[in-house]
Amino acid sequence: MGGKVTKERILDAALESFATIGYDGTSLDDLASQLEIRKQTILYHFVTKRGLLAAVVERAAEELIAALENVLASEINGWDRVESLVRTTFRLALQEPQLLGLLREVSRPGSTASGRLRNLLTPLMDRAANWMESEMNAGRMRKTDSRLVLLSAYSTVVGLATEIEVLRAAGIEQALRPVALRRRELLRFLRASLNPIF
Amino acid sequence: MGGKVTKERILDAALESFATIGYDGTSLDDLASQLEIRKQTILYHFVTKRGLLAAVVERAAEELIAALENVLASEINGWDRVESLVRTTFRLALQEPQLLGLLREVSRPGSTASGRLRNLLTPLMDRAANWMESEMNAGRMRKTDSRLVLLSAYSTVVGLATEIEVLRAAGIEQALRPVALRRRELLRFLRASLNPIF
DNA sequence: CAGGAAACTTACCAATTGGTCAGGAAATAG
DNA sequence: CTATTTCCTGACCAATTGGTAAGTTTCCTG
Repeated sequence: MGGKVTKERILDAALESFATIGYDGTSLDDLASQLEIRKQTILYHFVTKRGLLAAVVERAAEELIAALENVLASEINGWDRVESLVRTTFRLALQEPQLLGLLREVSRPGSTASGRLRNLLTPLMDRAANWMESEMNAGRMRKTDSRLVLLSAYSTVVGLATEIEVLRAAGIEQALRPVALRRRELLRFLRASLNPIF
Repeated sequence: MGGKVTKERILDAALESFATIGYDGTSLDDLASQLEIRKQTILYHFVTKRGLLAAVVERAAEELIAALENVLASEINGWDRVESLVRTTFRLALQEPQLLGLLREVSRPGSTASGRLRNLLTPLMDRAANWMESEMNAGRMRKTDSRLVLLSAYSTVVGLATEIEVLRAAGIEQALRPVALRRRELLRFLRASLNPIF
């Protein structure tokens, strides 16, 4: 059970915990005993609690970026590319709802890692905005405030976390349909904002 | 500075704090010193920290319910009533974003007061669902799962909290336009779900 | 196999946490 | 004016918090 395994297990448990009961609600002692490990092991790997959060955020962002990168590397272009990105994001969100929970926890202004998150997402946003604007200039997209559209899309995705939890709290296990609905809404919104024809 | 004033001041500060840095992130000592009061005063009025949260939630729910009650008491009916309710909710949300922040904080499954919130909102939801179903039976609304539609609307509103914060974090002060956009989307969604003609 | 680094733990700590208890002002009732 | 209730505070506390220092064990490498 040696080597990198422990570090990864800690990250998994921390992600889960941060996403559900929050950063402040998570105690290192609880986390450790839950993993049948001593708290010092956690601190050995991540130095501080903030360090742990940073690492969790980093890994989550990497996963998200890797998934998106897949699409960005493909030959898909124009509106299909937007749609493909949205679908990929939603698929990931459903597969790993903790990612959303973490995102929500961390995009809170008072959050310990909100700055870190911004550093990770800003380049992604910049890239997306640049691409959109070049599409606009080429006449393949309607001219609008690309940042605003992106932020709207972003907050829709983060809002998913809330939605899934609300549905679950209301006893609706199968959150698939509402989520699919929301995706359709987002796509419609994007189409309306971006499609030069429609 | 005696009497009920202190209690109200505590509730105000607590709402603000819970909504921004969360329940766990709020310490009674900090809250007290911020109000230039001793922590014991808080505990005198609300007995425990949970009690304080419960009181904050209760007051916020009362405010929301009062605003909605205004519409419900009016003569407006059918689709107009739905639209009026949505507009009232959004207006309140913009006037007092802390209410949204609290809602979001508290609808988290691990939250200390999620049960309390459910107790407060369930009757409201039941009433709305009953009304919708009677409208459906009368043929004035299309037949769908009323609960699902309501929950979807609910999570849209809660998601507003995230959206406003994200926009603010991105340096977009004037969140009015995106919020209006979201309201339009919600109304369109509701119309599509409920209107028997469309 | 020796030795050092990496991984993990035991022991300990200062600070903060929510909360108790008893007492002092201040308003209110008799 | 006295008695009592309401409101607020100072002193104190056990438990938990994140974190430090100093080992011990495990593992890899020369």
